[in-house]
Amino acid sequence: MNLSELAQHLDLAISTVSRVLSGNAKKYRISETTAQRILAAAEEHNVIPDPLGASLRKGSLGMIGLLVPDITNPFFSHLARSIELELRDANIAVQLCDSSEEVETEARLFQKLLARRLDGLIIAPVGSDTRGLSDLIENSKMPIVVIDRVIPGLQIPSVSLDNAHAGKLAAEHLIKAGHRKIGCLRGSYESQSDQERLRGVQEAMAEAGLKGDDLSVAGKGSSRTASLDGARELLDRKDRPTAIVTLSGQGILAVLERATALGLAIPEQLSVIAFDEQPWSPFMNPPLTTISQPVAEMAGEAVKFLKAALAEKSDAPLKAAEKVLQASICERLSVGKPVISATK
Amino acid sequence: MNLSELAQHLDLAISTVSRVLSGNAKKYRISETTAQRILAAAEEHNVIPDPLGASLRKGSLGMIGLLVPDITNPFFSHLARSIELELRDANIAVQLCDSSEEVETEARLFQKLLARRLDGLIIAPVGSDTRGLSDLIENSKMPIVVIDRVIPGLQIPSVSLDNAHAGKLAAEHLIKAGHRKIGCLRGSYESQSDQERLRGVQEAMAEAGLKGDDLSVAGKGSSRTASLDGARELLDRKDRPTAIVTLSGQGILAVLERATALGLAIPEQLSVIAFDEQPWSPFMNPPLTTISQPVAEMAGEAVKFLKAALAEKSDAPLKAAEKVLQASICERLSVGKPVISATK
DNA sequence: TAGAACAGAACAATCGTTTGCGCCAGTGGA
DNA sequence: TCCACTGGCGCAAACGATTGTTCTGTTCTA
Repeated sequence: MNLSELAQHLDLAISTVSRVLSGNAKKYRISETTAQRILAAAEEHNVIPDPLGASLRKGSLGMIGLLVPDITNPFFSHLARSIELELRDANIAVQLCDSSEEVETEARLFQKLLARRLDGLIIAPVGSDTRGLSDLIENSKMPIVVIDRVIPGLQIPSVSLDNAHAGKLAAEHLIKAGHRKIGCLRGSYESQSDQERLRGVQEAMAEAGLKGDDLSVAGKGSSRTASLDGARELLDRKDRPTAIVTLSGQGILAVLERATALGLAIPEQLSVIAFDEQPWSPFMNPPLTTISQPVAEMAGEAVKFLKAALAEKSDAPLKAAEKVLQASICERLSVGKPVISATK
Repeated sequence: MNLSELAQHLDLAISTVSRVLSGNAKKYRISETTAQRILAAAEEHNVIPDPLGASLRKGSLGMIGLLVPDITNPFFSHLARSIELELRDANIAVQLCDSSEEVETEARLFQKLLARRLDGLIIAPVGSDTRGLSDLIENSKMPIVVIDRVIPGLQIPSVSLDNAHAGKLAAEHLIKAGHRKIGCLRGSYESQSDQERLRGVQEAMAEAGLKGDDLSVAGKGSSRTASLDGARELLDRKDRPTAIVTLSGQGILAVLERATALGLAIPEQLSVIAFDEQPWSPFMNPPLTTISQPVAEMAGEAVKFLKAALAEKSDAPLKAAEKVLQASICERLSVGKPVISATK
């Protein structure tokens, strides 16, 4: 049953019913008796104003899109939960899209989200090759918040991690433990955060007086097999690094798998640090030293930005705003002193 | 720019533009030239029909709701990803809702989803106390598929795991290894799947001739602290079980944490089996023996049911349909022979 | 050459709300 | 008595599409 039927049934105008049901009764000076009558009837017949009509009229859907590379990645699922929770109170729904870490899929989904004319969008971009995405974003008049990445040259709000600092944190910890040869396992080749983290590692090594060829980097994808290939590349050789940093996702699992296969003891023969901290990190074999991101805080900032953007006049130009958060290190048992060159 | 503006600009009727842009040009015998002209202009001015108008007219939103207890739980995030992926091809969007494993929140969200007049709903209910939910579902005329649970007495499609069988699988494995005293850590007290799994464990024990007091059960919640309390209840006593089955979620982490604190070696002094299989299960300390659910398959079946329900006439009664899938066991190193009663 | 048949496009109703404005009836003041 | 004011509500125009029906020309047939 819809408003007009209810109105007819009560012998009132639709407008009156609408005003009462949308909670604007007194604003429009509907008498208390009439209001109660409508409320009671609505309750009885289970009448809820169809948001579709309202959306059409108001030009706002009450829904935003959330585009993530992989909802299966705990970082993003935590993000999604926090975001949905926060927006719920503002009566804003969240449409979920998963780009499977594929740049083209991401672009396609972005278009779909645009076509749906959502009120806004929170996107955690897949890759660093943000040209395509950058164009799409610029040509869209939709409030957008970028999370987990900064897109250079784009005037939009973003909340991200200081990835270089995070990488540095990991490397400094290893260097302090005595490591000189460090390996890094990238996730997707295109991931900008991985690149930044890598840069942080390089900086730390440079500051410690280590040369470029003390660093080896591998990994061309975030799938299990790609990660395993990368792990193999790092570990299956004579001059293998004494410590590995896995820069994202579940790369750590590949490193552990390969190390197990090679019979390498951790941390005696190989030290590892993993991005990101997970509930099970303390229970891995060995308990993992990890770099931890403030996920909930990131979600909160993103929502704050988004709400601000939604409050703006829709034809106002996108505002730039940048929030950069810091990672921290969780020290456990997966880092030890390097072996005295057992391979020499 | 919308269809009517474009129509005006081209000096054509809105209807013609609409027919072309919705791909029904030839069905309505629009001439090739006109069609091309419209297509070109639409491209140039970036005109996409607003789905809102279309939805209003067609009475369908092209979107379903997905209501899960905890998107952070890998089981549900995998589910979400599979579902979103499959529905994407049918041009159906997914709205995500997370009930935080709270029955009241779940009910509230359910109402919200109903109010949004989505095309359908896939719900993985939180608890076994499905009375409230059951009423809500019955009174709604929305196509609904229940996943991960069967709601008794309700004529709607559901896809679930044979939880009793899964529990039996775990218990039989332990019994075969020689265990006589088994403990189970529940997640939420209300979780129906946990109860079923528990029933399976009991059955297996009964069949092996074990008595009721050989089984101890604990756990009143899925939060970390609740799980820890449960783990403590099971492990901090003289006659503690020689083996533990964690019936859901991340209970296994609590057991590991408590076992570590007590200095219990696994599997020498304590055997464990965990629901569910995870990517990191092989890399835990020790590698975990787990019960694995066919997540992707469950998602596929749910989507199949949902699509069927969407295709039905909307005023047709909900059809019952039930798909029950089987779990399997992944044997690793967390199960061993029981200690010869070190506590005797 | 009239009539049918058909291609091509316009008309207008419809989906369900929201909201600016106008109408009517009391009430109080002058 | 007349006017101004206000409380209470209805009217009707949006919002943006879809689609059954109708209208106008052609072209083909008899």
